[in-house]
Amino acid sequence: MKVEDILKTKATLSIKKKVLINLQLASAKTSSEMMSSLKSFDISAQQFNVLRILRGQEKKPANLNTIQERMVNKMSNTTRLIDKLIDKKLVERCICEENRRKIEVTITKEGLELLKKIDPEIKKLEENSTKNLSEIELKELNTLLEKLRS
Amino acid sequence: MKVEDILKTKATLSIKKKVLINLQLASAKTSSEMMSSLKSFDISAQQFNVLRILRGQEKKPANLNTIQERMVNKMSNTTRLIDKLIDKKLVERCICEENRRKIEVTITKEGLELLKKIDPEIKKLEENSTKNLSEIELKELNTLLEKLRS
DNA sequence: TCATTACATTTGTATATACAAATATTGTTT
DNA sequence: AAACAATATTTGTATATACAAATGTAATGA
Repeated sequence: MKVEDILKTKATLSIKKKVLINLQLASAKTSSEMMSSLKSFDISAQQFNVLRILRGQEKKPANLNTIQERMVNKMSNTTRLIDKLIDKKLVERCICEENRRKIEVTITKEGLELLKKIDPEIKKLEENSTKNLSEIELKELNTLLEKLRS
Repeated sequence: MKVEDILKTKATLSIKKKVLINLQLASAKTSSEMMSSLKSFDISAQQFNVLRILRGQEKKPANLNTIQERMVNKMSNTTRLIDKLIDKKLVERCICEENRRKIEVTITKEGLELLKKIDPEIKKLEENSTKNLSEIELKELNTLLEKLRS
């Protein structure tokens, strides 16, 4: 469906405007698919994102700053996000002894187990979200998106 | 900057995953540019979106359902969004006499004047957000994004 | 050492969003 | 007409997000 039909506008939109709107629409679609898929695991997309970052650390703890930097959708309040994950016993927090300003966050065994359960679902989701595009188209799209945000 | 460098991951990501992440990154970048530009007009992106929809109606009122359908980022609570715009005297609300369940929303003179002030800023923003892509690349990107969400 | 600055996180506040339940109005069926 | 379903909006609740101010800790210079 074309942007004009969604917005029900008679005006012809510039290609720049169309790209920016389509970007929002595509992003909203894929992220809401992600959200509804994660919902059955009782976890938000942001929380899932943090867990994956921590898994990538391989036992090494990460402090809040690092987590925030690496998040795809930088949210402005990592403290409260981590609080939620602690409530769910998916991560642990302790004060860094070398620099008591810093907080060290590590993923728990339960956190790793949850990720293991989620992984195949996410894989399915990724396949499904991109099913209309060929390998070549995906590469082309990736290049253009990188160019757009550079 | 490549996705891998942002996420600081050693693992090689599949092209599907990369596309989906880049989509989020690009969308977050452009929408946050939009937000910060609108901020000086004391209006949110969603509120701006509603005002544009109402302008497109050309005096004809729109009801809440219609507005919600046409919004780029469907938000789940149009009532409260309209409330904010009423507080700012940018739109007016009245009950539809033919069907008293419906609410008719129209943009005020102040609303139209604000849009007129914002328009050139948005134009500049659109130019800037897409400056790294040629006309051909924009068309290609638009096609791929439409395909992705179809 | 004391003041200043920088750094890292937390807290407060306002708004945004998702979702479910409640309310009000209209249309339909018996 | 009364009961019921359908439609349109509102309200409540929980969480998410943006941003500024506050707090606590460490490093630096006078």
